[in-house]
Amino acid sequence: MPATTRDIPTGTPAERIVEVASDLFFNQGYRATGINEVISKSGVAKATFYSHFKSKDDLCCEYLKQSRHQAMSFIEQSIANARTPLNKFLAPMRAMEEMMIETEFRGCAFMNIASEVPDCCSPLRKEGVALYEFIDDRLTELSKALVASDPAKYSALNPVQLGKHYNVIMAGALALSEVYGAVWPLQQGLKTLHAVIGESSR
Amino acid sequence: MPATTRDIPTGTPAERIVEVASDLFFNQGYRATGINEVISKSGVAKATFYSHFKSKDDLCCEYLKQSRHQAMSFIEQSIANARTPLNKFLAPMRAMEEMMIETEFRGCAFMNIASEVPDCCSPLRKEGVALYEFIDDRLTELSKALVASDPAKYSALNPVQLGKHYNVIMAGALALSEVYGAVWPLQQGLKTLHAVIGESSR
DNA sequence: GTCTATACATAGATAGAC
DNA sequence: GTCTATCTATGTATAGAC
Repeated sequence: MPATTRDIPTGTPAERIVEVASDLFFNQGYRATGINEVISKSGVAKATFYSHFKSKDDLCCEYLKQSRHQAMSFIEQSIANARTPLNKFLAPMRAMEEMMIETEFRGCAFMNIASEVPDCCSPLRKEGVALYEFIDDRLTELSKALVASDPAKYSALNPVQLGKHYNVIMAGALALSEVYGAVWPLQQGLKTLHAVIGESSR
Repeated sequence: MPATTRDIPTGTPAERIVEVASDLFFNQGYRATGINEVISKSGVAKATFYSHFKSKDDLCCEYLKQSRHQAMSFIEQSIANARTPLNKFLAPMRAMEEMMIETEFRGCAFMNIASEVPDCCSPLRKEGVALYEFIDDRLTELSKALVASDPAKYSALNPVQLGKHYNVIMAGALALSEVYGAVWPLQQGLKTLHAVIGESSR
């Protein structure tokens, strides 16, 4: 029986390092993870690591950059998989629910980094801001499409405001889900979202 | 000119330790703060510290316990200072806005700890759950009082659901405020709250 | 690229003299 | 309670031989 691809370190040393670091930084926390652990689990030599990354912070930046792009793709995919304007609107929130279960309620990588790195000016904080600006834009687009799909029904809604409401609600659901270590805040957030657009369960 | 009380270490050694640790754990982060720094800034000897607390985690539990009680008092005070049911309802959210500015956007101590301590079973995580359960209860009471104050106006609202919407919205505003290092998410959260209760700026 | 060795600082925690 | 000294582990990062 041949070894599966999972047993063989994939890609270049740099890719393996980022892959391992992403897992550890996200699941254990950034400061709780020593660079030695990243190095040994990547199967690279210490000098090799420092030839690719000039510091632990540098590696963390790469981790966050890749995580942001994955998060954006994840959101886009969830929207693409939905059909009606209402379902597309609800898609990101619904997708978060599944993701939180898979990631065992570790919440948002960028909120977590903000907790560990108080300095707002740190490069480690910039990816988080960039992601949430993307989310804000995308949710606003979804809100506009939703309102436009049935102007009479949603006449009371301001699409731009709705997008911002959505952003706050999703962030709150994620944060509470992490605090409680439970999925119900995501389901609650979905109800809150319904309430804002004037659907049932208000 | 006599020394102010601020220049003199106040209270017992144990009180000073917790006071210093609370500042450092909250503002720098828990893992980023070494126990040696806590000890030296408390003006106590190392052996004295370990005679009062059996470990750093033990000290952190005390910090979180006291922070929870302070948070609960802070919320109660904000409510007590407001007069009408609507203003009492909005009071906690408004108070958070001021607090975030004062704490320089370090967000919620319990969300931050959840980021740093992934293990949901850790004693360090219990105070956060306890606080948010208190908040959930309190916001539900405020919601009931609001609806009862004008049943006709708020006939569409389910008070219990409204309390839970509120919790999600406030958590989201806090979390985003920390990520952005800005106050506007709290103001946005207030708008979202207004939208949910059917007031203007929806 | 690999390996080992090593610097140097700091972590959390303890022991013993006073 | 105080003080200093120390233990052991781990942290990040670098150097040099292969």
